[in-house]
Amino acid sequence: MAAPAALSLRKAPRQRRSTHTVEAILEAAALVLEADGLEGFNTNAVARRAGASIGTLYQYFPSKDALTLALLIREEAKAHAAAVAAAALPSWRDALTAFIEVGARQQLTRPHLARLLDQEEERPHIRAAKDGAHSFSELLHVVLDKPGAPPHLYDPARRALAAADLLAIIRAMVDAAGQRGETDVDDLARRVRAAAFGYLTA
Amino acid sequence: MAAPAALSLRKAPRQRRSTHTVEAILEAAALVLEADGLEGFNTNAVARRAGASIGTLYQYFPSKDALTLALLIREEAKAHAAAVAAAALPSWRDALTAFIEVGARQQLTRPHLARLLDQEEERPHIRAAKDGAHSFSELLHVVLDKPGAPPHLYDPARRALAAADLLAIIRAMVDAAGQRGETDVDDLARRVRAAAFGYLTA
Amino acid sequence: MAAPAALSLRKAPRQRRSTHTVEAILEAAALVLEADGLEGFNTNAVARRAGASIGTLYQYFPSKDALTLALLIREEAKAHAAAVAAAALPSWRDALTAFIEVGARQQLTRPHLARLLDQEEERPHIRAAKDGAHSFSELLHVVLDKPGAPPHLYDPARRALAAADLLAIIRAMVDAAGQRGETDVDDLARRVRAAAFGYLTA
Amino acid sequence: MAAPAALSLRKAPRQRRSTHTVEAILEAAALVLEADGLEGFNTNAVARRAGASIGTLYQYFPSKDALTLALLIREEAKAHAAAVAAAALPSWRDALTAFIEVGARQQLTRPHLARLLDQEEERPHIRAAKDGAHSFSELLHVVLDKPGAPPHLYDPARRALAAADLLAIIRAMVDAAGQRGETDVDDLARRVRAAAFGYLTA
DNA sequence: TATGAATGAGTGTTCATTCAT
DNA sequence: AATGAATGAACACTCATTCAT
Repeated sequence: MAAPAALSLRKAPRQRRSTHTVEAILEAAALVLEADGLEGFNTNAVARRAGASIGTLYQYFPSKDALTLALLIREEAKAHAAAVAAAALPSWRDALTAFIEVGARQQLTRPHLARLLDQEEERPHIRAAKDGAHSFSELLHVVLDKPGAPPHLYDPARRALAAADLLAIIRAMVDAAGQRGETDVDDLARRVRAAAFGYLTA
Repeated sequence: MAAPAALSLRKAPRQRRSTHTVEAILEAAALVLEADGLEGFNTNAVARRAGASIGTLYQYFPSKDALTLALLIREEAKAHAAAVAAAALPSWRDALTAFIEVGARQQLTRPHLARLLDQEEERPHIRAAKDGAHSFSELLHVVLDKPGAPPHLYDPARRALAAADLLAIIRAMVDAAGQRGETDVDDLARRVRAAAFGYLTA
Repeated sequence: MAAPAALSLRKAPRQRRSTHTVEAILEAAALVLEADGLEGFNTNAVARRAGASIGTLYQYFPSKDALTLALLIREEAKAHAAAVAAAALPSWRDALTAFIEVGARQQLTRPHLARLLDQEEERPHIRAAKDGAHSFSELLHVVLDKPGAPPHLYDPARRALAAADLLAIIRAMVDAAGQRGETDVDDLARRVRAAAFGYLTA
Repeated sequence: MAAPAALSLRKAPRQRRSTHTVEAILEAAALVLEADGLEGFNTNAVARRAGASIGTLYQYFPSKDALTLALLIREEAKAHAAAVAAAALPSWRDALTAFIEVGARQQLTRPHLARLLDQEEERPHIRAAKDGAHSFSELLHVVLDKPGAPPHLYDPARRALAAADLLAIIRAMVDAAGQRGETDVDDLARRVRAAAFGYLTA
C-alpha cells in the first residue's frame, strides 16, 4: 500500500518550521489549482504562492507528481475518515445514506479543487502510486456486504460491480453539482440517494 | 453560438485530397491518444502518425485545441445522430432506454479514446468553444419533456437538474465500464437503466 | 555496435540546411569545450555559440550525452581512419610506429579538446553507448598479432594485456604533451616510441 | 605556493572531536565517490553518509572543491611518503623501481577512488590550488638526477620532460590496471618497469 | 499546397551554499 | 559548535507554433 519511493515525501518534516512549510506548500498547491486550473499548476507557481523557494518545495516533494499525490491524500483524508465512520453503521441503508452525505459534503466544500484532483487521480502514474490508499470503493464493498442488503449482491462479482457502479454514480453527480455551483448539500444528497437506492432496488 | 475563430477549422476542406488529409490527421490523433494517452498527445506526434508534416497539420487546424475539438466532434457525431433518433421516440421510457443504449454502445466502441476525450471536454477552453454543439444534455431535456414523464419534472428548473443528473450518471457509468474493459453492452445498459429509472421514480 | 536509441541522432538531417546546422552545433560544442571546459559545457551555451536555438539542438541530438558522443565520434573519425591504415602495414614495427604517429598528431591538433573528450569517454554512460565504435584497442591487437611480433605475445591473454598497456601509454603521453602545449609531433612520437618499443622488448 | 584561502581548510581541527568529524567526512566523501561516481558526489550526500549535517561539513570545508582537494591530499599522503622514501634510495634504478611499486600498490588499493581523484585533479581549479603539494613529478626529477642515470638526461630540460613522461606512463598504466580490476601488484609493477626502463634506455 | 527546419518560452529538477535557531 | 531548513541560479529538455523554401 505504500507509495513508491519516488512519490513519497522526500523527508519527514522534523522541526516545527518545516511542518508549517509543508502545509503552506500543500495549501498553495490547492490555491493554484483552484485559481488557474491544471494548466497553471506548475511547481514554480506553487512555490511562489507558498512564499517559498522552488528548492524548498523539492526538499519535501521529490517530484511534481509526489506533490499532487500528497495534496490528493490530504484532501481525501477527512472525507475518508468520515466515510469509514459511515460504513461502520450497522444498517446498510443508513451506511449508504451517510456515505453519500459524506461525498456530497466533501465535494461541495472545495468543488473546483475536488474535481481537478479527481482528474489527476485518473492519471496512471498517480493511480498506481496511490494504490489502495483511501479506497472509497472498498468501503462501499463493506456497506453492500451488510445483512439485509439486496440479495442479488450475494454474489461477490456482482457486489464488486455494484460497488464500482455506485461509486461512479456518486462521484459523477457530486462532481457535476460542484461544477454547477450547487451549495445545497441536502438536496444534492437526496438526488444521489435516489439514483443509488434506485439502482440497487431496480 | 459558433466556436471562436481560433478553434474552428482553418479552412474548410473542399477538395477530395484535403478531406482525406483532414481525416488522416484526425484518425492519427485518435490513435496517438489511445496509444500514448494525454501525455503523448502532441501535434508533432500526430502529424508523424498521419504521415503528414507538422506544417500541413497547422494548415487545417489552427491550434492543438482546434484539433482536439474537431476530434471530439467527430467522435461524438455518430453517437449524437443516434441519440437524436432515440430522443425522437414518442414514449419517454423508450426514448430514455434508447438513449442509454446509444451511450453504452458509443463508449464501449473505443473506450480509452472516449474517456480521454471526455476529459479534454472538461477543459474550459474546449468547453467554451464547443458550447452547445452536440448537446446530449438538450436531448435529455427533450426526453424528459415528453408526455407521461414523472410529474415532478413539470417544473423546468427541476427538469434541467434531472437532465444534468441523468447525463452525469450515464456518462460516469459507461466511462467506468469502458475503463474496466467491459464489453457487454446489454448488461451495461441494463445497469444504467436501473440507475436512471431508479433516480427518476424514487 | 549501434548506440542505443537515446544516444543516436534523433533525426537524420535531410536538407542541405540541416546538415549545415548539425555541423555548426558540433563545432560549437567543440569550441565551448575548448573555451570553457567541462564546467561551461552546457546545451544552452552550445546552441548560442552555434547561432541556433536550443530547440534546434534538440531536434538533432536527443540529449546532451548524445551530443557529446557525436562530437567524440566526429573527432575520432579522422584519426581512426588513419589508424586503420597504420594497422594495415605489413611489418608490426612499421604499423606500431605509424599508429603512434597518428596518435601524436591527432592529440596535438586540438589538444585541449581531445583531452576533455578523453575524459568524457570514461563516463560509463558514454562508454557503454560508444561500445566498440572506433576501437583503437582492437587495432593495436591486430598490430601485435602480426608475424615477427615479440614471441611472448603469442598468448592471447598476454597480447590483450599488452595492447591495453600500450594504448594507455600512448594516450597518456600524448595527452600530457598536449596539455603542456607541445607542438613538435616528431619529438613526441619519438618519445612514445621509446616507451612503447621499450615496453615490448624489455 | 600555498593553496588559496577558499580551498584550504576553513579551520584547523584542533580538538579530538573535530579531527574525528573531519575524518568522517573525508571517508564519507571517498565512499560516495566509490559508490556513485562523480555524478553522485555532492555535498549533501557526503554529509548524510558521514552522519553529519551539511552545516557541519561547511564548517570544516569552505567549498566542495576544498573537500575534494582535502580528500585528494589525504589519499596521496601515504603514497607520497612512501615515494619520498623510494626517491631517497641511492641507486637511481632502485629508486625508480621502488617508486613504481609505490604507484602500483597505491592504485590497486582503492582503484576506483584513485581514478576518480586523478580526474578531479585535472580540473583547473583543483590543479591550481594543489599546486606543488605532493608533487610526484618533483620526486621523479630527483630520481633522474642521481649519479648513473642515463647521460642524455643531464640536460635539465630533457630531464624535466622525461620526468613528466614517466609520470604519465606510470599513472596511466596503474590507472588502467585498476579499472580492469587487476589485483596482482607485482605483475603490474613488472610491466610498468618494462615501459619505464624501456623508455629511458631506448 | 506541402514541407520540415527553426524557434524560444516554459517547466521540472538539482545542488552548492547560507544562516537563523 | 551543530543543525537542517531555506535559497535560487543554473540546466536539461519539450512542444506548440511559424515561415522560408
